[in-house]
This record gives sequence, structure tokens and C-alpha cells, in this order.
Amino acid sequence: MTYELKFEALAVPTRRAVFEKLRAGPASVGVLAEGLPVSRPAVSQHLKVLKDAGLVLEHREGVKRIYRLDTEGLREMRDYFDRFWDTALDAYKRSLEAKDA
Amino acid sequence: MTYELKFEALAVPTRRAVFEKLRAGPASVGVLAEGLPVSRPAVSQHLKVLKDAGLVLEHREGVKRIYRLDTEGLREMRDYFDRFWDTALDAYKRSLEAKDA
DNA sequence: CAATTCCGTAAGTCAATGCTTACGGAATTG
DNA sequence: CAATTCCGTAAGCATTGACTTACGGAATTG
Repeated sequence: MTYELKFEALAVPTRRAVFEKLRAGPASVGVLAEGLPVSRPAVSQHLKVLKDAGLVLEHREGVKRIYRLDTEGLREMRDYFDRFWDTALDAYKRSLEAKDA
Repeated sequence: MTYELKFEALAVPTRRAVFEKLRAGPASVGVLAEGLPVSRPAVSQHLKVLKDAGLVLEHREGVKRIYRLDTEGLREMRDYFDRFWDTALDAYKRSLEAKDA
């Protein structure tokens, strides 16, 4: 799975707000929509995008749908920036050494 | 500085391509535009967004403008996901303990 | 089975934005 | 000063997508 969908999903403030609400633990759509300045269907649509991006998981509990973070997807994003960080520092070091020469 | 602009900046494929090209080290606009499927002005516009987001730095060398990664901004993004990761694992542990009880 | 709860989907609207071409400014070169 | 290189900005276009309201399906409750 590429990062494409994940980056796009997290770029929208409202959607990222939904995502960050899940840090506190699994929650239903209704609970997630509370306090947000958009309608419940809007939250549903954001959750679909997050799910398709591999950032959240969904399962049913009775009449409710419970969403939670997908740690696998989250790990991908963390690793992306960890690697990017390392590479950037390496390139920086090399550029300094090039100036010394 | 919030994450808002950074997330938005990295969400666009072409713009992220420009960003990732800078992993190899500083480069001019013309060099960055090579191989990309958009015009040079488009790359300029993307660089402005990345710069405003605090993800790249710019300085002049003669008639050229050299762009390079802003390690400070990059570090912010890395830290965001590192913390998110830790919090998510904590919440997961607590949810398991809650089930045991 | 009827009522209720919870939520996904459809359709439509409107603002945001990624892209292009055209243009002009700044720095170097002769 | 003229020519060239390099690049940012303006203007316009076309697409995308975030949001709303309306609706319907699925599961629980009495």
C-alpha cells in the first residue's frame, strides 16, 4: 500500500480531527461526531476515507459501528518520516563534507 | 507553527515528489522540475507552499535559487507520528486491561 | 411486527486549488 | 547596455472534494 491515500486523508483538518479523536480509544460514529463542526454524515464520509487509506479499522457492535486506529497504517507513516529524517541528515552531512573538500 | 500547512503541503503527489527529490540534497528549481510531469512554474508554486509550511528553505546562489529541506519542519512531522504511535499503543493496552477487569 | 437507534449512501452545491501560458524582474556575461 | 539565464507571479480554467439534506437499510427493543 502506498502512502498516497494516507497523506491525502490526513491533509483535511476535520478528517484529521476525527483521526486524532481515536487516540483516546475506539468510538462510534455518533461519539466521534460530537463536538465537531460538521454533520454526522460528513464524519461518516471522512471515516470511509480513513478506512480506505488503511488508517482506521471498523467493526460492528450491535447497532453501532466502532472505529479504531489501524496501528499498521500508523506505523507506516511513522516509519516514512523516520527514514526521511535519517536520509535528510545523511545528505546534510555529505553536503558539508563536500564543502570541506 | 501548527501541522496544518505541513499536512496539506504533503498531500499533493506532485508536491510531495518535489519534497522527496530534496532528500538527495539541495537543488535549483530547474533541476527539481526535471522529470516531473508539470511545468516549471508549477514546481515554483509547489515550492512556495512547501516553504510557507516550513518544510523547505531557500537561498540565492547567483542567478539560481537553491532549495533544501528544513530539518526543523521535518522533525516536527517525525515527532508528531512518534507521539501518535506511543499514545495509540497506550490506548490499546488500556483497552485490553479494561477487558480483563 | 412496529418503533427506535445508528449509520452509510446519493445527489447536489460551492469554494478551493493544481495546472497552464504569459509576463516581468533580478543576476550574470560580453 | 544588451543578451541570456533563472525563476516568481498573475490570470484564467477545469477539476476536485468537503459539505449539506434526504433517504434507506440493518440491528435492537417492546
